[in-house]
Amino acid sequence: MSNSITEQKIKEAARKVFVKKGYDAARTRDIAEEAGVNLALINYYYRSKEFLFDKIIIESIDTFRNNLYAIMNDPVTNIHEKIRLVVENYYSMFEQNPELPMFIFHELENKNEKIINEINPRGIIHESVFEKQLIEQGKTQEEAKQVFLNIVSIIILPFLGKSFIKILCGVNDIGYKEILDKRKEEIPLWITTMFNL
Amino acid sequence: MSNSITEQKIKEAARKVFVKKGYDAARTRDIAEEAGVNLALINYYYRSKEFLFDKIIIESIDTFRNNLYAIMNDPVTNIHEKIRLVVENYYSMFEQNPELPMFIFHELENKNEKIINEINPRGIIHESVFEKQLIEQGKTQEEAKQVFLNIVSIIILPFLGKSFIKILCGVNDIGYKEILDKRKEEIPLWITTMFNL
DNA sequence: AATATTATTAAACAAATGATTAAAATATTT
DNA sequence: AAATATTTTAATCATTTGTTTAATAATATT
Repeated sequence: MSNSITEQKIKEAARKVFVKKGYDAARTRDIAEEAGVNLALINYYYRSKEFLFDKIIIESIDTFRNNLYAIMNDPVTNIHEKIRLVVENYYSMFEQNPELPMFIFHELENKNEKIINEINPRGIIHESVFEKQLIEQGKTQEEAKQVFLNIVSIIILPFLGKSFIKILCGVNDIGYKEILDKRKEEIPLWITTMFNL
Repeated sequence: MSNSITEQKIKEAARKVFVKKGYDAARTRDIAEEAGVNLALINYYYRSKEFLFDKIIIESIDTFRNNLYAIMNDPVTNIHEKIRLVVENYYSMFEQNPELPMFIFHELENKNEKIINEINPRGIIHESVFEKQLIEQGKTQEEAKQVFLNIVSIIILPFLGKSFIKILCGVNDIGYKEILDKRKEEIPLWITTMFNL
Protein backbone atom coordinates (compact mmCIF):
# COMPACT_ATOMS: atom_id res chain seq x y z
CA MET A 1 0.00 0.00 0.00
CA SER A 2 2.46 2.67 1.02
CA ASN A 3 5.45 3.34 -1.21
CA SER A 4 4.28 1.58 -4.33
CA ILE A 5 6.24 2.13 -7.52
CA THR A 6 3.49 4.39 -8.78
CA GLU A 7 3.54 6.42 -5.62
CA GLN A 8 7.28 6.95 -5.96
CA LYS A 9 7.01 7.81 -9.63
CA ILE A 10 4.44 10.46 -8.83
CA LYS A 11 6.58 12.02 -6.12
CA GLU A 12 9.64 12.15 -8.34
CA ALA A 13 7.66 13.67 -11.18
CA ALA A 14 6.06 16.16 -8.83
CA ARG A 15 9.43 17.20 -7.49
CA LYS A 16 10.66 17.81 -10.99
CA VAL A 17 7.60 19.79 -12.07
CA PHE A 18 7.22 21.81 -8.87
CA VAL A 19 10.90 22.75 -8.77
CA LYS A 20 10.85 23.79 -12.39
CA LYS A 21 7.56 25.69 -12.51
CA GLY A 22 6.70 26.53 -8.90
CA TYR A 23 3.48 25.61 -7.15
CA ASP A 24 1.21 28.04 -8.96
CA ALA A 25 2.26 27.24 -12.49
CA ALA A 26 2.57 23.49 -11.96
CA ARG A 27 -0.39 21.49 -13.26
CA THR A 28 -1.47 18.15 -11.87
CA ARG A 29 -1.68 17.02 -15.47
CA ASP A 30 1.99 17.92 -15.98
CA ILE A 31 2.88 15.77 -13.02
CA ALA A 32 0.77 12.83 -14.19
CA GLU A 33 2.32 13.01 -17.64
CA GLU A 34 5.86 13.32 -16.30
CA ALA A 35 5.20 10.28 -14.13
CA GLY A 36 3.56 8.38 -17.00
CA VAL A 37 0.57 7.75 -14.82
CA ASN A 38 -3.18 8.36 -14.84
CA LEU A 39 -4.23 11.76 -13.56
CA ALA A 40 -6.54 10.34 -10.90
CA LEU A 41 -3.69 8.52 -9.20
CA ILE A 42 -2.30 11.76 -7.90
CA ASN A 43 -5.37 12.28 -5.77
CA TYR A 44 -5.58 8.58 -5.03
CA TYR A 45 -2.12 8.50 -3.47
CA TYR A 46 -1.61 12.07 -2.32
CA ARG A 47 -5.11 13.39 -1.67
CA SER A 48 -4.51 16.77 -3.31
CA LYS A 49 -2.02 18.90 -5.21
CA GLU A 50 -1.37 20.85 -2.03
CA PHE A 51 -0.63 17.80 0.14
CA LEU A 52 1.76 16.51 -2.49
CA PHE A 53 3.44 19.88 -2.73
CA ASP A 54 3.83 20.17 1.02
CA LYS A 55 5.62 16.84 1.17
CA ILE A 56 8.04 17.91 -1.51
CA ILE A 57 8.82 21.41 -0.33
CA ILE A 58 9.33 20.21 3.23
CA GLU A 59 11.66 17.45 2.08
CA SER A 60 13.59 19.93 -0.06
CA ILE A 61 14.01 22.42 2.73
CA ASP A 62 14.97 19.75 5.22
CA THR A 63 17.66 18.38 2.93
CA PHE A 64 18.94 21.86 2.32
CA ARG A 65 18.87 22.64 6.03
CA ASN A 66 20.34 19.38 7.24
CA ASN A 67 23.35 19.50 4.95
CA LEU A 68 24.19 22.90 6.34
CA TYR A 69 23.50 21.81 9.88
CA ALA A 70 25.80 18.79 9.62
CA ILE A 71 28.68 20.88 8.30
CA MET A 72 28.24 23.68 10.81
CA ASN A 73 28.11 21.30 13.77
CA ASP A 74 30.98 19.01 12.92
CA PRO A 75 33.32 19.18 15.93
CA VAL A 76 36.26 17.86 13.90
CA THR A 77 36.58 20.57 11.24
CA ASN A 78 37.81 24.09 11.93
CA ILE A 79 36.31 27.36 10.72
CA HIS A 80 38.16 27.43 7.42
CA GLU A 81 37.32 23.84 6.60
CA LYS A 82 33.67 24.47 7.38
CA ILE A 83 33.54 27.42 5.03
CA ARG A 84 35.13 25.41 2.25
CA LEU A 85 32.73 22.52 2.85
CA VAL A 86 29.70 24.79 2.73
CA VAL A 87 30.84 26.23 -0.56
CA GLU A 88 31.48 22.82 -2.07
CA ASN A 89 28.26 21.39 -0.74
CA TYR A 90 26.04 24.09 -2.22
CA TYR A 91 27.94 24.40 -5.45
CA SER A 92 27.51 20.70 -6.17
CA MET A 93 23.88 20.82 -5.08
CA PHE A 94 23.01 23.80 -7.27
CA GLU A 95 25.09 22.83 -10.25
CA GLN A 96 23.10 19.61 -10.40
CA ASN A 97 19.83 21.41 -9.86
CA PRO A 98 20.01 25.10 -10.72
CA GLU A 99 16.32 25.72 -10.15
CA LEU A 100 16.32 24.38 -6.60
CA PRO A 101 17.39 27.52 -4.74
CA MET A 102 14.76 29.70 -6.41
CA PHE A 103 12.14 27.05 -5.72
CA ILE A 104 12.97 26.94 -2.03
CA PHE A 105 13.34 30.66 -1.55
CA HIS A 106 10.25 31.56 -3.54
CA GLU A 107 7.90 29.03 -2.00
CA LEU A 108 9.23 29.73 1.46
CA GLU A 109 8.42 33.42 1.12
CA ASN A 110 5.11 32.66 -0.52
CA LYS A 111 3.43 30.19 1.76
CA ASN A 112 5.70 30.45 4.74
CA GLU A 113 3.27 30.20 7.68
CA LYS A 114 2.21 26.69 6.84
CA ILE A 115 5.58 25.31 5.79
CA ILE A 116 7.61 26.79 8.60
CA ASN A 117 5.60 24.96 11.21
CA GLU A 118 6.49 21.66 9.61
CA ILE A 119 10.22 21.94 9.16
CA ASN A 120 12.86 21.28 11.76
CA PRO A 121 12.76 24.41 13.92
CA ARG A 122 16.24 24.13 15.41
CA GLY A 123 18.31 27.16 14.35
CA ILE A 124 21.41 26.24 12.39
CA ILE A 125 23.80 28.88 13.54
CA HIS A 126 22.52 29.55 17.05
CA GLU A 127 24.58 27.51 19.53
CA SER A 128 26.28 25.65 16.71
CA VAL A 129 29.87 24.43 16.78
CA PHE A 130 30.64 27.03 14.12
CA GLU A 131 29.32 29.76 16.39
CA LYS A 132 31.40 28.47 19.30
CA GLN A 133 34.51 28.42 17.15
CA LEU A 134 33.89 31.99 16.07
CA ILE A 135 33.38 33.06 19.67
CA GLU A 136 36.71 31.46 20.52
CA GLN A 137 38.18 33.77 17.88
CA GLY A 138 36.78 36.74 19.76
CA LYS A 139 33.56 37.25 17.79
CA THR A 140 30.20 37.91 19.39
CA GLN A 141 27.07 35.87 18.74
CA GLU A 142 25.73 38.69 16.59
CA GLU A 143 28.91 38.82 14.54
CA ALA A 144 28.78 35.06 14.09
CA LYS A 145 25.33 35.38 12.56
CA GLN A 146 26.61 37.99 10.14
CA VAL A 147 29.57 35.83 9.15
CA PHE A 148 27.21 33.02 8.45
CA LEU A 149 24.79 35.20 6.55
CA ASN A 150 27.53 36.56 4.33
CA ILE A 151 28.75 33.10 3.47
CA VAL A 152 25.27 32.08 2.47
CA SER A 153 24.60 35.31 0.58
CA ILE A 154 27.78 35.20 -1.45
CA ILE A 155 27.25 31.57 -2.36
CA ILE A 156 23.55 31.50 -3.11
CA LEU A 157 22.62 34.80 -4.70
CA PRO A 158 24.42 34.16 -7.99
CA PHE A 159 22.47 30.91 -8.34
CA LEU A 160 19.22 32.67 -7.50
CA GLY A 161 19.79 35.42 -10.00
CA LYS A 162 21.38 33.99 -13.10
CA SER A 163 19.54 36.29 -15.50
CA PHE A 164 20.02 39.21 -13.18
CA ILE A 165 23.77 38.67 -13.11
CA LYS A 166 24.01 38.17 -16.83
CA ILE A 167 22.37 41.55 -17.27
CA LEU A 168 24.40 43.30 -14.59
CA CYS A 169 27.75 41.96 -15.71
CA GLY A 170 26.91 42.01 -19.39
CA VAL A 171 27.91 38.38 -19.95
CA ASN A 172 26.40 35.34 -21.66
CA ASP A 173 25.97 31.80 -20.31
CA ILE A 174 29.65 31.03 -20.68
CA GLY A 175 30.71 34.22 -18.94
CA TYR A 176 28.26 33.47 -16.16
CA LYS A 177 29.72 30.01 -15.67
CA GLU A 178 33.24 31.42 -15.58
CA ILE A 179 32.31 33.96 -12.95
CA LEU A 180 30.73 31.26 -10.80
CA ASP A 181 33.70 28.92 -11.10
CA LYS A 182 36.10 31.70 -10.22
CA ARG A 183 34.02 32.65 -7.17
CA LYS A 184 34.05 29.13 -5.88
CA GLU A 185 37.79 29.34 -5.32
CA GLU A 186 37.73 32.82 -3.86
CA ILE A 187 34.83 32.68 -1.45
CA PRO A 188 36.71 31.06 1.47
CA LEU A 189 39.47 33.63 1.22
CA TRP A 190 37.00 36.51 0.95
CA ILE A 191 35.21 35.39 4.09
CA THR A 192 38.37 34.94 6.14
CA THR A 193 39.72 38.29 4.98
CA MET A 194 36.43 40.07 5.55
CA PHE A 195 36.22 38.91 9.15
CA ASN A 196 39.88 38.64 10.03
CA LEU A 197 39.72 34.89 10.64
CA MET B 1 -7.41 58.15 -24.62
CA SER B 2 -3.95 57.27 -23.31
CA ASN B 3 -3.23 57.65 -19.60
CA SER B 4 -6.75 58.07 -18.33
CA ILE B 5 -7.31 57.92 -14.59
CA THR B 6 -8.74 54.44 -14.96
CA GLU B 7 -5.74 53.29 -16.93
CA GLN B 8 -3.41 54.52 -14.20
CA LYS B 9 -5.51 52.96 -11.46
CA ILE B 10 -5.31 49.62 -13.20
CA LYS B 11 -1.58 49.82 -13.61
CA GLU B 12 -1.02 50.72 -9.99
CA ALA B 13 -3.31 47.95 -8.81
CA ALA B 14 -1.63 45.49 -11.13
CA ARG B 15 1.78 46.43 -9.83
CA LYS B 16 0.60 45.82 -6.29
CA VAL B 17 -1.02 42.48 -7.06
CA PHE B 18 1.73 41.16 -9.34
CA VAL B 19 4.51 42.11 -6.93
CA LYS B 20 2.67 40.52 -4.04
CA LYS B 21 1.48 37.31 -5.68
CA GLY B 22 3.62 36.85 -8.77
CA TYR B 23 2.32 36.46 -12.29
CA ASP B 24 0.94 32.94 -11.95
CA ALA B 25 -1.03 33.48 -8.77
CA ALA B 26 -2.27 36.95 -9.66
CA ARG B 27 -5.86 37.03 -10.92
CA THR B 28 -7.21 39.67 -13.26
CA ARG B 29 -10.16 39.84 -10.89
CA ASP B 30 -7.81 40.69 -8.02
CA ILE B 31 -6.40 43.54 -10.07
CA ALA B 32 -9.83 44.85 -11.05
CA GLU B 33 -10.98 44.77 -7.45
CA GLU B 34 -7.81 46.41 -6.16
CA ALA B 35 -8.28 49.15 -8.77
CA GLY B 36 -11.99 49.48 -7.99
CA VAL B 37 -12.76 49.04 -11.62
CA ASN B 38 -14.79 46.75 -13.86
CA LEU B 39 -13.01 43.56 -14.89
CA ALA B 40 -13.43 44.18 -18.60
CA LEU B 41 -11.49 47.41 -18.41
CA ILE B 42 -8.25 45.52 -17.93
CA ASN B 43 -8.55 44.03 -21.38
CA TYR B 44 -9.99 47.26 -22.74
CA TYR B 45 -6.92 49.24 -21.75
CA TYR B 46 -4.18 46.64 -21.65
CA ARG B 47 -5.27 43.96 -24.10
CA SER B 48 -4.33 41.02 -21.86
CA LYS B 49 -2.98 40.00 -18.47
CA GLU B 50 0.32 39.23 -20.09
CA PHE B 51 0.72 42.60 -21.82
CA LEU B 52 -0.08 44.34 -18.56
CA PHE B 53 2.39 42.18 -16.70
CA ASP B 54 5.13 42.82 -19.22
CA LYS B 55 4.73 46.57 -18.83
CA ILE B 56 5.05 46.29 -15.08
CA ILE B 57 7.94 43.86 -14.83
CA ILE B 58 9.93 45.79 -17.41
CA GLU B 59 9.33 49.06 -15.57
CA SER B 60 10.35 47.44 -12.29
CA ILE B 61 13.55 46.01 -13.68
CA ASP B 62 14.45 49.23 -15.43
CA THR B 63 14.01 51.25 -12.26
CA PHE B 64 16.07 48.73 -10.36
CA ARG B 65 18.71 48.71 -13.03
CA ASN B 66 18.85 52.45 -13.64
CA ASN B 67 19.33 53.32 -9.98
CA LEU B 68 22.32 51.06 -9.86
CA TYR B 69 23.62 52.33 -13.17
CA ALA B 70 23.45 55.94 -12.07
CA ILE B 71 25.38 55.29 -8.87
CA MET B 72 28.01 53.14 -10.52
CA ASN B 73 28.68 55.66 -13.27
CA ASP B 74 28.82 58.84 -11.23
CA PRO B 75 32.26 60.34 -11.99
CA VAL B 76 32.17 62.49 -8.85
CA THR B 77 31.96 59.83 -6.15
CA ASN B 78 34.80 57.49 -5.24
CA ILE B 79 34.65 53.75 -4.67
CA HIS B 80 33.73 53.95 -1.00
CA GLU B 81 31.00 56.49 -1.57
CA LYS B 82 29.55 54.38 -4.35
CA ILE B 83 29.37 51.33 -2.12
CA ARG B 84 27.63 53.29 0.59
CA LEU B 85 25.19 54.78 -1.90
CA VAL B 86 24.30 51.37 -3.32
CA VAL B 87 23.60 50.06 0.15
CA GLU B 88 21.43 53.02 1.06
CA ASN B 89 19.62 52.97 -2.25
CA TYR B 90 18.59 49.33 -2.03
CA TYR B 91 17.87 49.36 1.66
CA SER B 92 15.41 52.20 1.24
CA MET B 93 13.92 50.61 -1.86
CA PHE B 94 13.40 47.22 -0.22
CA GLU B 95 12.34 48.48 3.18
CA GLN B 96 9.50 50.29 1.43
CA ASN B 97 8.67 47.30 -0.72
CA PRO B 98 9.99 44.04 0.74
CA GLU B 99 8.38 41.86 -1.91
CA LEU B 100 9.98 43.70 -4.82
CA PRO B 101 13.30 41.83 -4.98
CA MET B 102 11.67 38.39 -4.98
CA PHE B 103 9.25 39.58 -7.64
CA ILE B 104 12.03 40.75 -9.92
CA PHE B 105 14.31 37.79 -9.36
CA HIS B 106 11.59 35.20 -9.65
CA GLU B 107 9.92 36.55 -12.76
CA LEU B 108 13.25 37.23 -14.39
CA GLU B 109 14.27 33.60 -13.97
CA ASN B 110 10.86 32.40 -14.97
CA LYS B 111 10.09 34.16 -18.21
CA ASN B 112 13.48 35.56 -18.97
CA GLU B 113 13.72 35.16 -22.74
CA LYS B 114 10.89 37.55 -23.45
CA ILE B 115 11.65 40.10 -20.77
CA ILE B 116 15.39 40.31 -21.32
CA ASN B 117 14.94 41.45 -24.88
CA GLU B 118 12.91 44.42 -23.73
CA ILE B 119 15.06 45.85 -20.99
CA ASN B 120 18.03 48.13 -21.37
CA PRO B 121 20.80 45.79 -22.51
CA ARG B 122 23.75 47.93 -21.49
CA GLY B 123 25.77 46.10 -18.83
CA ILE B 124 26.02 47.99 -15.56
CA ILE B 125 29.47 47.06 -14.43
CA HIS B 126 31.22 46.53 -17.76
CA GLU B 127 33.09 49.72 -18.68
CA SER B 128 31.47 51.60 -15.83
CA VAL B 129 33.14 54.35 -13.85
CA PHE B 130 33.17 51.99 -10.88
CA GLU B 131 35.09 49.43 -12.90
CA LYS B 132 37.60 52.06 -14.01
CA GLN B 133 38.12 53.18 -10.45
CA LEU B 134 38.75 49.60 -9.36
CA ILE B 135 41.20 49.10 -12.20
CA GLU B 136 43.05 52.22 -11.02
CA GLN B 137 43.35 50.42 -7.68
CA GLY B 138 45.10 47.54 -9.42
CA LYS B 139 42.11 45.24 -9.87
CA THR B 140 41.35 43.37 -13.10
CA GLN B 141 38.05 43.52 -14.97
CA GLU B 142 37.19 40.08 -13.67
CA GLU B 143 37.91 41.08 -10.11
CA ALA B 144 35.77 44.17 -10.55
CA LYS B 145 32.82 41.98 -11.52
CA GLN B 146 33.32 39.89 -8.40
CA VAL B 147 33.48 42.97 -6.20
CA PHE B 148 30.26 44.15 -7.68
CA LEU B 149 28.61 40.78 -7.38
CA ASN B 150 29.53 40.49 -3.73
CA ILE B 151 28.11 43.89 -2.95
CA VAL B 152 24.85 42.94 -4.58
CA SER B 153 24.77 39.49 -2.98
CA ILE B 154 25.39 40.71 0.53
CA ILE B 155 22.78 43.43 0.22
CA ILE B 156 19.99 41.60 -1.58
CA LEU B 157 19.97 38.01 -0.34
CA PRO B 158 18.70 38.82 3.14
CA PHE B 159 15.76 40.63 1.57
CA LEU B 160 15.11 37.73 -0.80
CA GLY B 161 15.17 35.16 1.95
CA LYS B 162 13.52 36.58 5.02
CA SER B 163 11.96 33.29 6.11
CA PHE B 164 15.10 31.43 5.20
CA ILE B 165 17.19 33.67 7.42
CA LYS B 166 14.75 33.52 10.28
CA ILE B 167 15.05 29.75 10.18
CA LEU B 168 18.82 29.70 9.78
CA CYS B 169 19.54 32.23 12.48
CA GLY B 170 16.73 31.11 14.74
CA VAL B 171 15.27 34.61 15.11
CA ASN B 172 11.83 36.20 14.88
CA ASP B 173 10.75 39.31 12.95
CA ILE B 174 12.41 41.63 15.42
CA GLY B 175 15.67 39.70 15.36
CA TYR B 176 15.56 39.71 11.58
CA LYS B 177 15.13 43.47 11.51
CA GLU B 178 18.02 43.95 13.95
CA ILE B 179 20.30 41.79 11.82
CA LEU B 180 19.43 43.77 8.71
CA ASP B 181 19.95 47.13 10.40
CA LYS B 182 23.30 46.03 11.76
CA ARG B 183 24.41 44.79 8.33
CA LYS B 184 23.58 48.08 6.72
CA GLU B 185 26.33 49.78 8.71
CA GLU B 186 28.87 47.01 8.22
CA ILE B 187 28.55 46.21 4.52
CA PRO B 188 30.79 49.03 3.21
CA LEU B 189 33.53 48.05 5.64
CA TRP B 190 33.20 44.38 4.80
CA ILE B 191 33.56 45.06 1.10
CA THR B 192 36.59 47.32 1.47
CA THR B 193 38.26 44.85 3.81
CA MET B 194 37.43 41.87 1.64
CA PHE B 195 39.03 43.44 -1.42
CA ASN B 196 41.70 45.57 0.19
CA LEU B 197 40.24 48.84 -1.06
C1' DA C 1 -29.15 69.83 -30.15
C1' DA C 2 -27.81 65.96 -32.72
C1' DT C 3 -24.36 62.81 -33.56
C1' DA C 4 -20.31 60.33 -32.98
C1' DT C 5 -16.80 58.67 -30.07
C1' DT C 6 -15.15 56.82 -25.87
C1' DA C 7 -15.75 54.58 -21.46
C1' DT C 8 -18.12 51.40 -18.48
C1' DT C 9 -20.98 47.61 -17.21
C1' DA C 10 -23.18 43.05 -16.58
C1' DA C 11 -23.40 38.85 -18.55
C1' DA C 12 -21.62 35.14 -20.77
C1' DC C 13 -18.05 32.09 -23.08
C1' DA C 14 -14.53 28.81 -23.74
C1' DA C 15 -10.73 26.70 -21.97
C1' DA C 16 -8.23 25.00 -18.18
C1' DT C 17 -7.89 22.76 -13.90
C1' DG C 18 -8.20 20.13 -9.43
C1' DA C 19 -10.93 16.67 -8.03
C1' DT C 20 -14.32 12.74 -8.07
C1' DT C 21 -16.79 8.68 -9.58
C1' DA C 22 -17.92 4.30 -11.10
C1' DA C 23 -16.35 0.70 -13.62
C1' DA C 24 -12.48 -2.29 -15.05
C1' DA C 25 -8.16 -4.58 -14.24
C1' DT C 26 -5.02 -6.64 -11.19
C1' DA C 27 -3.36 -8.61 -7.00
C1' DT C 28 -4.17 -10.91 -2.58
C1' DT C 29 -6.41 -13.81 0.58
C1' DT C 30 -9.33 -17.46 1.89
C1' DA D 1 -11.12 -21.28 -7.66
C1' DA D 2 -13.84 -17.97 -5.54
C1' DA D 3 -14.07 -14.00 -2.93
C1' DT D 4 -12.10 -9.83 -1.49
C1' DA D 5 -9.18 -5.98 -1.61
C1' DT D 6 -6.31 -2.90 -4.14
C1' DT D 7 -4.93 -0.31 -8.14
C1' DT D 8 -5.85 1.85 -12.54
C1' DT D 9 -8.63 3.97 -16.06
C1' DA D 10 -11.76 6.97 -18.75
C1' DA D 11 -15.20 10.04 -18.25
C1' DT D 12 -17.21 13.70 -15.96
C1' DC D 13 -17.94 17.57 -12.54
C1' DA D 14 -17.75 21.97 -10.57
C1' DT D 15 -14.97 26.01 -10.32
C1' DT D 16 -11.96 29.17 -11.72
C1' DT D 17 -10.09 32.25 -14.98
C1' DG D 18 -8.82 35.20 -18.96
C1' DT D 19 -11.35 37.19 -22.34
C1' DT D 20 -15.23 38.83 -25.21
C1' DT D 21 -19.65 40.75 -26.32
C1' DA D 22 -23.46 43.60 -26.67
C1' DA D 23 -25.85 47.01 -24.42
C1' DT D 24 -25.67 51.33 -21.88
C1' DA D 25 -23.74 55.55 -20.05
C1' DA D 26 -20.78 59.34 -20.36
C1' DT D 27 -18.25 62.55 -22.94
C1' DA D 28 -16.72 64.93 -26.89
C1' DT D 29 -17.47 66.68 -31.59
C1' DT D 30 -19.98 68.63 -35.20
